[in-house]
Amino acid sequence: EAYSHGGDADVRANPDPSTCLGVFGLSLYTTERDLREVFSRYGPLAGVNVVYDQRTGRSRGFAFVYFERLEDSKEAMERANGMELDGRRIRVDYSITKRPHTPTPGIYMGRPTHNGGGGGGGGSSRRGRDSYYDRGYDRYDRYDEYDYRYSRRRSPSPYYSRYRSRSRSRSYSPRRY
DNA sequence: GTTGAGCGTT
Repeated sequence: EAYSHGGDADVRANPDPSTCLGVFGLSLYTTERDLREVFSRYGPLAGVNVVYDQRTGRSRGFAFVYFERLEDSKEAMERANGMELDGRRIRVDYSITKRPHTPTPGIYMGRPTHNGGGGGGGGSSRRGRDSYYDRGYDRYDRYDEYDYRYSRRRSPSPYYSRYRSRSRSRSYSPRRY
């Protein structure tokens, strides 16, 4: 009964244990590699994802760390929370969200702007928050529920041509001395 | 090295 009604505030204060940890309060200069080094102490990782600002390309100061095993993520959560990293005291918690938001679904999700007339241009009927489509496709975050590690490509994606596997060249920046 | 708090659409 303690937190069963699923209110947002409760979920935030008390996220369920998960293999996905949110790491907050990072230095802008902490990289995914750094986080890997730290968090892989507690067990094998499935992924690390620093969130970058889309405009500036810089870190937004938080990240998500995916563990393979729940027991490891639990330990990491407890041991790494409050740890100092790159001069910052970081906060580690089970992530509320599991995955980045689903990109544009490809179909229009907004409310029909049907105003019966021709002038549909202005459209400034959006008061207050002007977040993405009024966050209209948050409903697609149900994808978050499923663990991508278990996903298999069941049908060949048109975006992956088997003839693409030639340019394997990674762009590792060579060290300059 | 532009803080703070911040749960993600490269």
